[in-house]
Amino acid sequence: MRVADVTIQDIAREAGVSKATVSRVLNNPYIVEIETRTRVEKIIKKRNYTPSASARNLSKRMSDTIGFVVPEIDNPFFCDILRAVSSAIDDFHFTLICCNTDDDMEKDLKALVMLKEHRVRGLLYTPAVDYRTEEERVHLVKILKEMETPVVIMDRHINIGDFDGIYFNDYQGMYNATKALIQQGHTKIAIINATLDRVLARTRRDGYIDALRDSGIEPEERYNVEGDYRMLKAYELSKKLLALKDRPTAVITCNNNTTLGFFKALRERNEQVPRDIVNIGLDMIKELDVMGYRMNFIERDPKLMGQKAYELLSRRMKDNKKPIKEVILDTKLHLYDI
Amino acid sequence: MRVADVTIQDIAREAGVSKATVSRVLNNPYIVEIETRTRVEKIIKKRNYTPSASARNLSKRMSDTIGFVVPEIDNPFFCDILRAVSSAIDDFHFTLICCNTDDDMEKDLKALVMLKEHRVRGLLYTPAVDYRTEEERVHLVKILKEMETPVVIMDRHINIGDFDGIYFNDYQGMYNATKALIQQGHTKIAIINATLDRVLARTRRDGYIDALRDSGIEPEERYNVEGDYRMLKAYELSKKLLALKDRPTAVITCNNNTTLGFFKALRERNEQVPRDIVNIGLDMIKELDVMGYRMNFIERDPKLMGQKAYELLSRRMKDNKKPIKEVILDTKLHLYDI
DNA sequence: CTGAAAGCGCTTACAG
DNA sequence: CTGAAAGCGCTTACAG
Repeated sequence: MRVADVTIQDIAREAGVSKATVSRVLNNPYIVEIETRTRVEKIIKKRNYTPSASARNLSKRMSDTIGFVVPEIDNPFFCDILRAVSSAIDDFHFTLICCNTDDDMEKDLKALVMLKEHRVRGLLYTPAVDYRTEEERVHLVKILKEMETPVVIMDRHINIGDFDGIYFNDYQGMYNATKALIQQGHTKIAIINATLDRVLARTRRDGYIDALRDSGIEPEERYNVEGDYRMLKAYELSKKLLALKDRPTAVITCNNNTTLGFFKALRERNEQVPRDIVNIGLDMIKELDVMGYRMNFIERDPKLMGQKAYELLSRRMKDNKKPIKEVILDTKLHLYDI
Repeated sequence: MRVADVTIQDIAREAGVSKATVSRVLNNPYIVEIETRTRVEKIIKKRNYTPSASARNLSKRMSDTIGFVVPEIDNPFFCDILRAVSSAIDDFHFTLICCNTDDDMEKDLKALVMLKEHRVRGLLYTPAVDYRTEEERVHLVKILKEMETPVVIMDRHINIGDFDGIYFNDYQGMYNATKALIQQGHTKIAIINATLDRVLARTRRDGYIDALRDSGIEPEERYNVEGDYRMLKAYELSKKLLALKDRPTAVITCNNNTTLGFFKALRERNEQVPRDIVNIGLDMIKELDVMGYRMNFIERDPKLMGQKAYELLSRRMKDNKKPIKEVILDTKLHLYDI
């Protein structure tokens, strides 16, 4: 394939030293005599020698790659996480392998196997699905354990135990948002969520329901709708919700795309927030904020999540004995008009 | 490091065959006798053996990775490209190494060196900067050539020749947009661009200026402003532009973030498009579209770019002798109210 | 159809 | 401070 990769052997020969010495110049220059070292370095530069990562990794029994697995790489939420992780790995000290799983279990597992083949040094992982059956969970944990590498679970707490993780406090966010609406006199509050096979959907619903009950309001089934966190589905659900006879006066939307779907449905009816109905969305939508669209939202900071995720991973890479650590990031409620 | 990776040797021993046979079962199962094959396969499964990518790559003198280098991974434009590339690589057939360079030459070069170490099988590359000096260009081309791997340049045509590439027809897009404004009677048309050390800024300016001149309008210096394609800078430039005594009646904004910066400045003045001033932006802004904000824009389809980029790469991986191919994707003008 | 052996390009004890 | 040698975990002609 490659015509003429220059190898460590070539450099050694040309410099009149052994491969071991060239290797030392590369990895541990100060143990090599200055004169030898500079001679070798000059030849490395001249021949434009670039060591082979495969050979190095194989020989060191240690890879230089980190796996990054997310379900939706083109969602600004995950983009921002990716960006923060990229920045945290300064100078390409590690190599980032990026996998998109489309919320698909099969792709998720394939990605993990691929990363296992690469013997990744660490894994930043947002599970594509919840792995709810016992069999699925056992299988997943087995794969993760067998990777024998630090793992940090991001955003979706699927309760497989024994792994570091970083999450937002979605429960509290939803609880506070719902409470705030109630305090403003709303009693008919809807939630556009996702189906409850997703842990985040369950958590968010719990926060919502608990807040209602704590205020003596019994949650109503028809105000509790479940999509898939994508815009199209949220849009369709919103249309139905808005067409109810006894419709809600406030709607909580459970992620950025859901909020957009809701707004789209609203617009088609020539209605507006907060004039015709009140909304609190989960996640800021930067573009709308810039436009002066003062939406109410529960803020989660994905860049912070990316940064902290990498910190957790580093910590674990340094010391595998430390106790499991789960970081819960607070959300913040931004209210303009409810 | 790793406690007990099971290797091909372990499988071979347990199956009572040679490593070569296990290797064949893995790579070329049908040349192995059915009985042997199934026995080996069973043990592979039982021991959960996962071959080492480093060892495989080293031995095959061929990597299974593809490099992806972009300047701004958290810009929806590049996110969409990444997503499309991910999808095009079906089933993780290749492993995607992802690098963000922040429009920084140093990071760009470091990324390339890192990818060279990994002996990537192909490279999808949007240069961080233009590499304008002869010295820089020679250096860059040297690095790219020495990677000895198919390269597809994306989006930024920096004229280093000899590489496949995929670009949008930004010139035509700008030309058409400017012409459309002129046809509506606008003569004072501004452009918020980036500094001309960027090829895309030059291309876009050319389209704009040529359209003006073709209509007998002499471009005015003060209507031609240059930022960095980020929102903050665009916002500041927009404020100045809008405050001019003899200000333009139409403004072309040269990427998504620039458009947002312009809108922000406009909003602060309590002005609106198209009532107070007309705008045509480059790139759709999905969130605004959903909100029914009928902005005028020059559409570029980043998903298409990602998909085609990967097609070009595949083509080149299959046959290194084919002539250089540059694909220019058309843009499409969407006008609602100018 | 299968195995023994060489080789991929490195690193790292070990010995000097 | 340096080199010879073994080894990392695979693949692949070669021979049978």
